[in-house]
Amino acid sequence: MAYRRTENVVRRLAEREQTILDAARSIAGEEGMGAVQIAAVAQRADIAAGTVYRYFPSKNDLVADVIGAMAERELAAIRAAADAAPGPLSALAACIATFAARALQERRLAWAVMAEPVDADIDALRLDFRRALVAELEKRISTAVAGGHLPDQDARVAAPAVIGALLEGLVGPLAPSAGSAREAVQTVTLLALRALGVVDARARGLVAQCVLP
Amino acid sequence: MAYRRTENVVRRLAEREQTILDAARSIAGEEGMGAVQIAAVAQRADIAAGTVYRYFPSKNDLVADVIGAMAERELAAIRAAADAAPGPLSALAACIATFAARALQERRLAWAVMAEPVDADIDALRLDFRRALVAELEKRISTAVAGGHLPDQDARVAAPAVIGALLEGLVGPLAPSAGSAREAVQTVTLLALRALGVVDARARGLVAQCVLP
DNA sequence: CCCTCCCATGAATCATCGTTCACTCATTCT
DNA sequence: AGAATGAGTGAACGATGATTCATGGGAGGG
Repeated sequence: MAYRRTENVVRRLAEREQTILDAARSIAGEEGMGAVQIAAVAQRADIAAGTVYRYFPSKNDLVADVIGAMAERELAAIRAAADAAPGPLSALAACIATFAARALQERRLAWAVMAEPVDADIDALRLDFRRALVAELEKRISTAVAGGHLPDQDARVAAPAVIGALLEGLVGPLAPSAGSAREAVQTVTLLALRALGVVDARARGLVAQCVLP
Repeated sequence: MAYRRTENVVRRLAEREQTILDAARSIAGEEGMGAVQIAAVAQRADIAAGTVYRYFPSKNDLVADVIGAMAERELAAIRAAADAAPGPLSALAACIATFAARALQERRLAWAVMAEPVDADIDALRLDFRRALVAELEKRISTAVAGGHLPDQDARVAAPAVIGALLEGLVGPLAPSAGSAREAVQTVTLLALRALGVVDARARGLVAQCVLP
């Protein structure tokens, strides 16, 4: 009879897979995507390099899983925050502030996953993540425009521009690292809302109402 | 008597160095930074790989020169446009629109030089370029704020955020490629000015006044 | 015209990583 | 207990790409 996986073994395998994923993610968050190398991941996970390949067919698959998991988490958080808001403009503000706050919380990782050098295959996957983010934002912008809460504009340009502003203003290498996180998030959120055509005073009000972690 | 470089030889050497730089730049502009490899550059310049090393001590030095030259050109163009403007707000608008227009004109190259995967050593140089850009913008923003033309804000955050918005909205992989360049530039410039706190109507006026190439 | 210098060449070398595989060892089944 | 299975290992391999170097050839000096 064929060898059958014990309860115990199944759990151990799953744990190890998670350990490998965690190792990859923590390296990305500490030293950037470039440092996510099989040897390094294996070392951090306390296993041999070859073992990684018993869990992931290739390095790209491993990195893809890291990015995919993060994408899922972030998108869910953003959607939840937006859906809980009372109106289209509040939803937009919540969307932006949530993304900003969460990105800032894991600053290095956010940058690594969203904007750092990677192999072309991985880049495609990362693009999917960004595309999904942009699509989410675009939807909220279009809704607000349709409802007359924002001046008429091309959401196809505005959405990626806002994402760019948030990333560069908060987590990019040129963003100031000092200062309160809360304040930084409010600053860029305000900036983004104004960019979309919300007048200063109203934008400040929306930002103040946002529930920030 | 010792060998002495003839007029003619000196010129030929200078020309060849320029040819190599041009080859590197054109490859970066067509296929991205990753495609800038010694072999490829040499082939495009119609010389042997080893010859490149008679002109540049390393690949990084070559790439650094490409980036440095571009940085110098772009900064000069932006400064000129801003200095020619009548007031602080016009200068800001000119700054932004000029950067946007020039980046869009050489879209792929701009992305390659400002945001694409490179070796860590190069990344430092690229950061210098971005830092200079941000500093320029920051200066203009601060001036406008001091003059009461913009609401009080942290230019240290706003400046990189604006650069990010321009890059992502115009030349990033998610920016829509179709449509008139002029219109795209105006759209993101408007977005950026509003982000800084210029009210919609006034921002539209400023954008309309900008001299676009 | 001949002798030096350099410049140019491109095959060979070196370094870096992802990936493989022959082998060891723990676990499962009879 | 003994055989069978499959997880774990890590040195070796292969691909890619930067850098070097022994050698050939053309230009400057006498």
